[in-house]
Amino acid sequence: MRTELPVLEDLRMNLPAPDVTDAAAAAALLADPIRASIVRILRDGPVCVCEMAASLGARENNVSNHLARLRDAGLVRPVRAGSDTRRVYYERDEVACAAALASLREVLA
Amino acid sequence: MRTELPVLEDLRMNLPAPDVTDAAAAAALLADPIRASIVRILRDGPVCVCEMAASLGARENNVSNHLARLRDAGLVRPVRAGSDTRRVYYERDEVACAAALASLREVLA
DNA sequence: TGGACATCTCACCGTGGCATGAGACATTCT
DNA sequence: AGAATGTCTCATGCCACGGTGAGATGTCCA
Repeated sequence: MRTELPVLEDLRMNLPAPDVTDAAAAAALLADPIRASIVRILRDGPVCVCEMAASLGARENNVSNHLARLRDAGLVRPVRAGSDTRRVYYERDEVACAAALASLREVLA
Repeated sequence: MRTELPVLEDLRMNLPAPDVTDAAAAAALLADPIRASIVRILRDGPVCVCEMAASLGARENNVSNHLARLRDAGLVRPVRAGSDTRRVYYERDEVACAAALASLREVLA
């Protein structure tokens, strides 16, 4: 069901500007392949930094930086667990991820 | 239902790296507020460049540049229609938008 | 206790992206 | 025909972002 163009169209110069701040922020986070991969990997359960770095072929250094971005945005959170407490496992915040997806769906319909 | 960490965890150094190229590309497009707004605006039907520019408070120049990015990605397409053929209306490619959303859903679950 | 390991943080640098301005082109109006 | 309008493209400048390296912290192992 598509809106047909009026026969004699008048310019609609005051269309409301949509609020896309949440969607744009979520998209900016996922725009980097490493961050997108991290979020995707964590779908299957907690993974520690060195495992992600090995899987992605990136330096743990770099992965840690991207994790900081995702952590600040609330998409992932550290889970200090395991016998070796040097390692830091990360898990997704499913509520935040669902909210991010919802904001993107609001744009892409 | 969350996967519990094993009591004695071993490092999984060969986790498969997910393919997130499509999702990252889609996210990069929506990462800019103007582009995200354009895609959102076009949900309600075709709109011409000057209308979008007015709605967003941006220069038509700038909007046209962002439209070129979206057009190259296949998310929108120009529709030369109307009595004044100077104006260019744009409409969304719903199939491409759905594909983009699907790739993002694949990441955010 | 010393060394290896895992992670985090910060500063630096190079690249890419966005906004801008100017110019070109087609179309409509007077 | 000439002016104004709507859009596109390209070149430029600036800024933010990602990758890297070094250093600090804390933990495990010999």
